[in-house]
Amino acid sequence: MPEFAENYLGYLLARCSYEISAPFHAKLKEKGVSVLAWRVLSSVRYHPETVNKLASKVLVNQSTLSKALDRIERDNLIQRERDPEYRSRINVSITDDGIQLIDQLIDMANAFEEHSFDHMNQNELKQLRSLLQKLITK
Amino acid sequence: MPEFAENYLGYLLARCSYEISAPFHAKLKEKGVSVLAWRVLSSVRYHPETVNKLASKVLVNQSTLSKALDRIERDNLIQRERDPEYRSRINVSITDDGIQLIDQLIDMANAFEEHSFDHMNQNELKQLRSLLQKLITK
DNA sequence: TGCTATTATATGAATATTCATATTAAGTGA
DNA sequence: TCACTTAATATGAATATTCATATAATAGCA
Repeated sequence: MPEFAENYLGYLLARCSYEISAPFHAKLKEKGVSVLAWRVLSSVRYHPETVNKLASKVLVNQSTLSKALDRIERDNLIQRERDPEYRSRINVSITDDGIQLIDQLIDMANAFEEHSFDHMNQNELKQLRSLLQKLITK
Repeated sequence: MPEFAENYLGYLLARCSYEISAPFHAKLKEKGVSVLAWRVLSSVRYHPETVNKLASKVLVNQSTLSKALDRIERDNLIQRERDPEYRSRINVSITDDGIQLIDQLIDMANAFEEHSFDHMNQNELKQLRSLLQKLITK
């Protein structure tokens, strides 16, 4: 462990996030799906989102997202259209192909979640969740 | 919150990691220091590391790190030399300029850590740390 | 209504990351 | 010692991200 690992909660969080997601991300890569596409598709699975809201949800800046959306749209997984009521906004919505794909990925993700935390008991997981929630609700 | 946020601990971790580190990372950017340089320098502050070990510590793949090391070395913050005993390894060590910089950054990081968790009590933080530790030690 | 400021998204150029593979060194068995 | 395999790092080409700014729509106000 590097020195900052021992001292900084920020690093510990980064490491946990990285390690917990690594197996699933590897699986995504096998399928040729980027992490960003996964996050975007799961975000718009049940309702459209504007670009800016989406960017904050998927944890990238707007510019990065716009270009990722170009690719995801090119693959026919989402579509973009102007919000009819507020025409400077773009609504990102999922296509039929997108639904097909994301539903598979969600099953995969559930399977991973099911076994990623086998070494933790239910109470610990509940605690962890609630501490993490508290961490970001200031 | 997108759907996967509510359901997946993986996303919750990613979000926490992102949000907790955001203010410090913004400060690093102001100073013209990349997150990767920050992690590398703090990792080698007190002892050299080989490239591969460093890669796993700083959470990037080896190829990404090698190129980042080129830049950090160009800025005279680290130096690379072959391990004399095992000559296919490269030891990355910090320079005087690197020490100068990282010691400032560590002070900054400590200042951030000090106030990033004001809304959590000591017991909660201790619990969180230990749960996170457990999460990655399987 | 016209001007200016603000909000939302897109885009060009610069920079960083990734993938596959090259290079260099070490270990192993004939 | 010679070939072969494995380990450690570097590198070229393709891809993705970032920064600054452009474009487009809306809001506010004279």
